[in-house]
Amino acid sequence: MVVKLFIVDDHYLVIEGIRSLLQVENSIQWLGHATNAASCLSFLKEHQPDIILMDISLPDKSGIDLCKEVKEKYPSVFILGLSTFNQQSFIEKMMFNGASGYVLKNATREELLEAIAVVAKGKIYLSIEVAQTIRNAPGKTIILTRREKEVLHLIADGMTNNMIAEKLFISSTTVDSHRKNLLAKFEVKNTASLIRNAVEKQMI
Amino acid sequence: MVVKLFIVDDHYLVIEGIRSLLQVENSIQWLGHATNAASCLSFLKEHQPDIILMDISLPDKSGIDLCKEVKEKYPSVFILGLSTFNQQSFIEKMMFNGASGYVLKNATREELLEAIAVVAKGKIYLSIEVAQTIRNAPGKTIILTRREKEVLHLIADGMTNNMIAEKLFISSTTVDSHRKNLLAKFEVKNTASLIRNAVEKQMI
DNA sequence: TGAAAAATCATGGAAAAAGGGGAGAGAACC
DNA sequence: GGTTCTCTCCCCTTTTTCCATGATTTTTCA
Repeated sequence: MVVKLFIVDDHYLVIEGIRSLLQVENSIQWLGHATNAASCLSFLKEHQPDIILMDISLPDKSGIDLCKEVKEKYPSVFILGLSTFNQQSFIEKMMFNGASGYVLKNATREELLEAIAVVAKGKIYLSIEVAQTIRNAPGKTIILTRREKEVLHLIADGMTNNMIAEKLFISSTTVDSHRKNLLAKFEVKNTASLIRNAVEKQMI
Repeated sequence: MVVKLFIVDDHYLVIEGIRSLLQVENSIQWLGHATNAASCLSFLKEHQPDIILMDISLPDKSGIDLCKEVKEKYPSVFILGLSTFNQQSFIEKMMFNGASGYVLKNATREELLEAIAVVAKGKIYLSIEVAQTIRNAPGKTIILTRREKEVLHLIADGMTNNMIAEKLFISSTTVDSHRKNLLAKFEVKNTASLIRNAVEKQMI
């Protein structure tokens, strides 16, 4: 069985690297590449890859969103996340949006081939490092409400409760409530920790 | 003239990509690669590349530090920074440490070849995007003192002035002074902005 | 060795955030 | 139709941060 492969990555060098690695594999058919989400979607209108290697950071939209969109439109395509970042939040979101696996860009040729083989069968592949990351990070995906996200962003922009209240046309005591909820959800005691956590979890 | 090239990058796919791209170039001789700083340094004890392509993020030490070390020991080697991140702080530090250029990993084959050619002549190469980034970011590299760095880290860890004072065996008013200096240096008005900026500038 | 930078400490007051508790209206979910 | 979630608002107290201003002692390094 030949696996039809497509790749979306805005890093030309990575595309070239993968292509060069896979060229000699008879079991893999290289369909082509895209360097952004838009051209990936337009490619899919006319072609049907078995597997898409998908980078997280794309210029027009995130690989996480693209993953969701592609899986909705073409549920039979398997998506293998590809990223420099071994970060719990990314991995979780990607898998949540229907990816079949996640491989780091420092993977070896063997790892990549194994990942493709596993995913092509419809199974899930996570490299050892990735699996460890998920295990170590006690799956705490912090879920914020719409208002909490807004307030969090404004706090990160350096605004005080009063300023935020004016901006959102609500009372400053309400802002304070949201702020307290944010501290509670992040399990921290002050703004410094809140912002630090939020930035590291890519929520800002 | 043939350029002897060596590459340090922990991303195997990128190494493979560059190798595949440069293979056909007669003017470039591929000396090999390293996936960490240590093996790069040991390679340099026995070989003399003309140009080193150097990633910023390496497992054992940062490319920024490695760049400095290599230029101190082997001043005649030209270093071309290579990174996913088009970030002012990285670029500045890399150039400050003696790099001859900085290329992003989404560079095309042509850009990469041009960069190598320019740098091989001893000139400086910055890709258009990189040059713009530096221009847009008004070259503000924030320089902190030893104590300020310490205090910044402890603030980011969620500690209050009193806690920091105890930890560092100094008065809490002193901590407050450092804190004020931090706010001034970062040109912000509160802790939220301070932490946000510091994290984004990779200072935490 | 002398100037500049850094680290230390202080006072007093204003502003903001944190901690604790309570409560009502409306939407959303079983 | 009741429960839970979200958003809204309020009270009070304590703690922490921010602002202004100033000063002394070390360190650094040219």
